[in-house]
Amino acid sequence: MKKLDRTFFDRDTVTVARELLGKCIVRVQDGHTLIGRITETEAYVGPIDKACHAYNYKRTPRTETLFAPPGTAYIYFIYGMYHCLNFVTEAEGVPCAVLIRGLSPVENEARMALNRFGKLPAEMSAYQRKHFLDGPGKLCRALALDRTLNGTDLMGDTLFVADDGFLPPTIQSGKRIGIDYAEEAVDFPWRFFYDQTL
DNA sequence: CTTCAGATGCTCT
DNA sequence: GAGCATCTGAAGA
Repeated sequence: MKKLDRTFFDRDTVTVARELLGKCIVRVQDGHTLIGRITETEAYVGPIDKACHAYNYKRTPRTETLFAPPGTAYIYFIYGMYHCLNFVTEAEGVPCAVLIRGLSPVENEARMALNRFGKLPAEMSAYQRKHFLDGPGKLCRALALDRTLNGTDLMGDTLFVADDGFLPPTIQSGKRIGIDYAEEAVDFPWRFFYDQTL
């Protein structure tokens, strides 16, 4: 397990989104290490992308984190009850990020299940197991991520990304989800994923 | 498998 | 006040 350094994030956002597939998110919660492998991402490119919160360098209290150095966690609150996890990319001051949309459990699935359902994995329904971490709000619950961790430096030890040598199968791409308001940007093929059953 | 409504509160205009 | 980078459970096909 090798922690990704800042230079990994200090690159073209779409490239980073693609290359994050298969990498591991490591989250240390109260001394417990939770690990999930990234299965789905989306790129958000502030300078040109109407789907991005910081489109055209729009600076507000919420988007402030997007202007932070690459390798910073951008975690925001949405729909009154969920959180979304992103990693800031590109040079400091260029507001871009990669949204993490899906994971598969690697380590400490038990604690993730407790965080999400208050139950152990063995007590989960078949439906819950099949859709365990396949959404941005779901994985934040499982990893106990909320706004208090917004702005966390991924070079630290509470939340970071690591490479364990896993190579994902064929990578697919498509339109991003839930951004119907974004005019021409709705069609940008900036969602990346791979089939976990392969 | 599909659609559908409801939850719930922050953020920006 | 309107909208939101979502999820869940219920109901129907």
